[in-house]
Amino acid sequence: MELQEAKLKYIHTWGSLATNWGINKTMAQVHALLLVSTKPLSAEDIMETLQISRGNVNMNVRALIDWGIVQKEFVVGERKEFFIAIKDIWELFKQIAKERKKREIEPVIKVLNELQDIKDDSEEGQEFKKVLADLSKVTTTVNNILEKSIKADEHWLLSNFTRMVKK
Amino acid sequence: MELQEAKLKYIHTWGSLATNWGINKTMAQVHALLLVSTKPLSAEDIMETLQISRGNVNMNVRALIDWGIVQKEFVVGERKEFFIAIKDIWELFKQIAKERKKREIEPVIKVLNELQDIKDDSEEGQEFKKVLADLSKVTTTVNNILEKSIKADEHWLLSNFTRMVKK
DNA sequence: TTTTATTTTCAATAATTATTGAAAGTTTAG
DNA sequence: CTAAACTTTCAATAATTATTGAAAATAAAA
Repeated sequence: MELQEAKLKYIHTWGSLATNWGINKTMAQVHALLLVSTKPLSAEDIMETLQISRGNVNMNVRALIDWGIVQKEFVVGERKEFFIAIKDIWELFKQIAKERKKREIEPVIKVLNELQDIKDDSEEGQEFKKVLADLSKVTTTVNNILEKSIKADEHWLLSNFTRMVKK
Repeated sequence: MELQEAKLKYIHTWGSLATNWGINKTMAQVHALLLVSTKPLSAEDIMETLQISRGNVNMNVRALIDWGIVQKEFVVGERKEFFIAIKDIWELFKQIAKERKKREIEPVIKVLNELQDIKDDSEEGQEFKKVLADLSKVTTTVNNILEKSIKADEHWLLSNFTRMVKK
């Protein structure tokens, strides 16, 4: 396979996969493009390669910066902004874990806690509380694992997981 | 808080949280409803409680059955079908992990493998291959962890993770 | 300062995804 | 078998989400 062909295939496949798990297709493509680019890209570069509008580029680049996985880069002699993606995949993984924890897990824990204080000792009430408590337990465990992963360095975590997985 | 009020709050909050991470709101609500119900529910019951159409109930219940987290239940003296959700939250977690692994992780691994065989030894080619290899490594690790979780029993996994997290 | 380059915003529109509801299909009872 | 009870399908429609593009805002250059 040709290099450029492979890169484009990667970018487009990434986009369609993303839609399967609730991530905006274009956002995923912009990220993939920056990830495999050897140099910082301007809004124009992205518009051209992905055939999308300026507004769309702006929106999605901002979102990626919000996620902490893309940064602005200053290029000497150029007035406009350029962007680069974090290239360290371990950092990328941790950053995504951090954001998903914040956006997906923590709100769940918050709601479960709010619901805990029901004054109902009927059998039905007991059962409901049991479900909530069990949900809390699993969610908190997942949250702790993510928390630990975010703080760990690659070697520690990989060897830890690898050991666990091999047992 | 009243029990019924708490249940409804749980059902509706679950639905809105779900939309934040790419899951159909109604599907999440149907699941939440079945999860906190003390008895099997019919399509009518679900239609009434969630105020949605028969077709919608059918679609979403089928999807939940596909995910392996809801089952049909036969009720004596009744002709129509009833449904129950898996109440064991650990089983629920494993089932979701299993499906997400299949739907989200495995396709990524497949694509990354397909892209590996690029015949390009330029610096740019090397860099691209490095990115792909790193993505593969992290994805495979996540996949292995999910695989192990799915096969493990609750006690083994929780204590393992807890130990890891405490270190 | 004014002009020019560039980024941001956001109303209008397009594209996608979810929902309805009635017709077709299926199963069970009589 | 036929009728009644129930489930499934799917075209039409509604709701949601993404995208455009041009105007407004901002920043740098002249």
